[in-house]
Amino acid sequence: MPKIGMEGARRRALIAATVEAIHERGFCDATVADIARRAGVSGGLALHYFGSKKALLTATMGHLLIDLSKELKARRETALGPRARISAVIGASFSPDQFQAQVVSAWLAFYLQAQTDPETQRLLRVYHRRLISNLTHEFHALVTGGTPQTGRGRRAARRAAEGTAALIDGLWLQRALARGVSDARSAIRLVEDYVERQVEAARCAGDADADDADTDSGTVSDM
Amino acid sequence: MPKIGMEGARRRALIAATVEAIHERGFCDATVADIARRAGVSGGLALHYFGSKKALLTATMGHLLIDLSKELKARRETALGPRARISAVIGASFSPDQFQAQVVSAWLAFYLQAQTDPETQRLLRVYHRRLISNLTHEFHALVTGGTPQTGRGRRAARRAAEGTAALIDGLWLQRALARGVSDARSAIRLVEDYVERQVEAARCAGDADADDADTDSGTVSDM
DNA sequence: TTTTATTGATTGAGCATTCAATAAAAAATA
DNA sequence: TATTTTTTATTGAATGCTCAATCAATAAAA
Repeated sequence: MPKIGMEGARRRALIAATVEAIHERGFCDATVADIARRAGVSGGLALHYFGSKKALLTATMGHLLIDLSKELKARRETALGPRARISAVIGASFSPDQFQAQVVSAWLAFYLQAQTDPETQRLLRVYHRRLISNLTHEFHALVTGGTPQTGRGRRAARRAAEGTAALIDGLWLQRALARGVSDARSAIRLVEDYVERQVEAARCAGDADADDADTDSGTVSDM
Repeated sequence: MPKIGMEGARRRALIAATVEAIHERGFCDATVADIARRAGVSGGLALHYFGSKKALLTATMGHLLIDLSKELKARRETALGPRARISAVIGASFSPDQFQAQVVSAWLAFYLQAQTDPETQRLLRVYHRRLISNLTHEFHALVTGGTPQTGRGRRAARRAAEGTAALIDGLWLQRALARGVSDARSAIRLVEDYVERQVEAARCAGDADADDADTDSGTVSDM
């Protein structure tokens, strides 16, 4: 009983079903037929719209990225000042929509897939780099205030940004391990706490921070 | 051309090959035949020794846990005092043997499998709980020194422990994403830095730290 | 009657698992 | 020592199942 204009709805349902299937059956055992059943359609239709299983998985990952980016954008736009924008990142990461067992499972699966699939790797890397770049900028602005670019302290800001991002990722991983409801609030507090201490430390250090120039790379995830 | 007493060597080779295959082919595409080939034996032999593919994967995860535990134990035993024991945990996590792309991939795969396999979940959880428990103890000892149990500050120590563990996990995740050689040294510095600031903060706060008693759970990964 | 939506059967490949056969080493026996 | 028997190690072919992908058929809407 086909109605017209179903494509959009089907695509959305199939993507949601993919996330669900990955969480409940595991990434390897999530079959096209299973995903389609969860979306209330036949396996044939899933492949009709997406072309292949791989394409469906890629589309699902793209959707996760878009969802998170939207959440982030919305919160950043209402935030006043760099400190609030850092909190926006944290808040978005642990928002009810994102910090869900199903979503976390799917993210994990895609991190794993990125090990072997170059396209997945590229997408994740672009996102991660943008996030680090944003956070670095906010940290830097937070410490130097209205002062023009010091050029120094940029490294400290970058380290703070990487620490913040790593902390968020780590808390997501722990979420994947937690049986019951692992609290978003305490996760947020933990990261906010980290941010506070980083800012304090940077402010105390002032511009006399040329003491860790032993290694040139300095960053964890640079390329 | 069978030699006698091969079982041990074969088992070890097959487990190493499993890690390698997961990294290079992906968790889903790592077939028994492929793993066996990397270990230089036939697929039949792999199943002869391990019984099933699932059992081989479980054995591999067990081995990863044992390896990390050994490294940890060795470093803890030569460490003097709580602060050095915390560094031992950090050092072990980023030791050349552990902080390897292949090993990280395998860990990721097992975190994912833990979502659907209760036994895997149990093993990971036990390990994680022990780690948090150890770190909490060390942080607490570090702040209170020889002072008898204050009962207070335990929560702060636990939060510091969870933050440290999350930070380590997050840096592992970033490693999974990094193309080139992501530096262990800078990762270590990042975590050590975090530890230092946590200790400082706890010392400054002293025993007047009854200000965050709003939520009773407080922990991220408790069960 | 053309387009859009949808299904269910079919196909063909890939894979875990089984098993009978083989061959070297070790043990037992002559 | 020489020969047979048992044990251990190992393979490669055969089996049967699952699953992604294809496709012809169908049915509602335009």
